[in-house]
Amino acid sequence: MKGVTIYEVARAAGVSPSTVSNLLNGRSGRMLPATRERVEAAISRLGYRPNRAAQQLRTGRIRTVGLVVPSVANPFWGTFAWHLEGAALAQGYHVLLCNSERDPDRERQYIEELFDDGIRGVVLCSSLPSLDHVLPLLSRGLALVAFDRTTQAGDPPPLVNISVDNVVGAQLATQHLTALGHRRIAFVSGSLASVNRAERFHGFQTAVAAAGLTDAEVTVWAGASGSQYGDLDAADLGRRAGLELMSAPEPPTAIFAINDMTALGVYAGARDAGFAVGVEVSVIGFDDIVLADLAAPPLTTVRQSLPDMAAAAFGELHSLIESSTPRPGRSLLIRPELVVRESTAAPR
Amino acid sequence: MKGVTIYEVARAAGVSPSTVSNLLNGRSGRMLPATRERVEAAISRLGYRPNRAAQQLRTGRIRTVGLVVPSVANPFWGTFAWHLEGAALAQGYHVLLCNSERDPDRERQYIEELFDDGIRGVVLCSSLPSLDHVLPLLSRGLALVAFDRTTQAGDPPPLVNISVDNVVGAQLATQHLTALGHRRIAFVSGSLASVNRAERFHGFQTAVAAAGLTDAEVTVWAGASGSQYGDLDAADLGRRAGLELMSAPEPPTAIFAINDMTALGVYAGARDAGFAVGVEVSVIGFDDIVLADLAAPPLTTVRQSLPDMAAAAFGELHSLIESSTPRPGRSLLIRPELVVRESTAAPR
DNA sequence: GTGAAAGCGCTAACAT
DNA sequence: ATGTTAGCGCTTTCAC
Repeated sequence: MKGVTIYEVARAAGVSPSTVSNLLNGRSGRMLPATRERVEAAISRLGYRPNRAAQQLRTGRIRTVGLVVPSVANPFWGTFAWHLEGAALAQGYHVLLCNSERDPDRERQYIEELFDDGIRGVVLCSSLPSLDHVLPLLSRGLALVAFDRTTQAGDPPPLVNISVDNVVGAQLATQHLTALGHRRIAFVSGSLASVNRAERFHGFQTAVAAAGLTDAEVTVWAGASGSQYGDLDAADLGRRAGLELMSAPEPPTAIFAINDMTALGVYAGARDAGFAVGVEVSVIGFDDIVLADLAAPPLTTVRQSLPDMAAAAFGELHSLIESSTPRPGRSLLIRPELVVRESTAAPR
Repeated sequence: MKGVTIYEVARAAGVSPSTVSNLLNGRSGRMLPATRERVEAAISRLGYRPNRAAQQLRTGRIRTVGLVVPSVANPFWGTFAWHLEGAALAQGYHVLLCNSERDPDRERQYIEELFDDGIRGVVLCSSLPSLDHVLPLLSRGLALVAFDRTTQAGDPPPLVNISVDNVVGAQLATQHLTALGHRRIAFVSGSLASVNRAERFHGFQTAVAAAGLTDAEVTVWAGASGSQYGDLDAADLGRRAGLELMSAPEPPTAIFAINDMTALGVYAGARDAGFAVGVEVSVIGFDDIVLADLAAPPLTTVRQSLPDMAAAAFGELHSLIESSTPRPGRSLLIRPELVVRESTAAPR
């Protein structure tokens, strides 16, 4: 029930604890090969494994990082978490998972608790405009990589932001629609209060203006005002939007959904209203989750490369943790890619 | 950069460290109200937060549990992880996330590392028939709840297993199909080597036999033998199965897929072969993931109540950790529920 | 009611 | 080349 300590190993090998510790910490050059072998033999014979709590208490280091996502129940975040965990594992790091439900209080509380746990590196997936709620921890030595969010003017200087280029992505999507000949276009989203959603909306607006569409031709469906939609409700919300939009006297011929889950909901809503997606109404999403290709019809969308982004996120965090010298903040914008499938076509 | 210690609080409050510790550990009854107030004031004034590593080293306790899932990128496991994290949080526990990719070596290695971290409670989502690879840790005091897997004869005695009742679920699904009048039925799965898949197959077989179907009427598509399918490939696999099955001279009129992701893949494969799902071929899944209801047509499936199962998993683990007295092992089988949607209909 | 002190397991000066 | 030792921050007996 109790673990083997370094002292027992030392005694079994006939050396001092420091020699064992030296070996364990890559300083085996300091001892005779024979000594080294004796210690190694003792370690494996006794099945010794270092106590991480003791190591952490002593050195202050811990090979665990925190990951705060809105909800892993959302396949997008699940996939991101999966890639991030893989990247962390490759460097011998573990990942502590936290679901914020996009609640700033919960975000802050979680990060504080991670800090209490001794964790000094966190990937925060938050699209909240302000990061003030985690500022105190930053000055206490927390390395933070913000994901899915571009740098804001009010951000603390040392912050690293990683995000897809939302503006370009939304423009790509919108241009695809206008190039197909669509003029009655709807934009569907929950609250636009998050940074990336605002950016996607901005990209949509510039592209729509560039195509010369009038305000009367463009509809913005941005959720029941005041209500709070979680990530899980994205599909429900899309469904409601799809139904409402397509039930109007002059329904849009194309719908740009803020993300794929919402787009899949729009599918259902449009069907509820009696419209065939990809034929009578075009739908485009954002993210390219696994299910986009499986949907009927396969969803045209804007792909974020999650493997690349997760690798970048952990890489930045890792170098932030390892190098003690403070670096200036930086913003990494990954270019998205339009993936044309069968949910978009020219209007009839 | 450095944290406030209990000594600084003690000095600021004019008391000894033990008094501060007593207060922190719910023994405030031992001191005068005035003392207590002074200490509390000092704590909040200094912003003191206990060092968890030191607490853990001293007490051996840690409020973190491990979660090993095949892959959080799979929405089913993502949703489970989400519910489990919520249940853990409600008791003040954190969750360390590990993706095993269904690799026994990786499972074992992860659990050993969790043990090194001081973690003494793990929810292991593994359908591997044998748990021998984690047996040594069990005798060293690890509390283990195995999820998605029923008790096997060779299991170590103290083990707690939680699973949906796969046999009943598969029978429910199959009976639904035969009651509709289907006789040419296919069963689609990757390798049948996991416990729960074997059970679902068993349920399918008994139901099929009870309905009086002949071997000639039943097709079993169980993946390319020898090949290893990960969770992410479930949809791809279903797609291949759907295409192959529906391209045969006498295609089945109904397909039972081992899980919803596979069923969604079957949708795509059947469409590739030119068949309309829900009309020309019925498809039924297992799990009831969020997307089941969103698919076109909405997927008829067997629902596992993930909220209930996650709550049960953490509850069992929690009581296993808290109570030092060993309990006998137990197996908890949660009854699934048939959810009839539009992907199944009478054969034409 | 409060405090002194030992020690959890480990690391890294600093001796030798 | 190897050993001695002083803590890291906390909890908890045991004294007072």
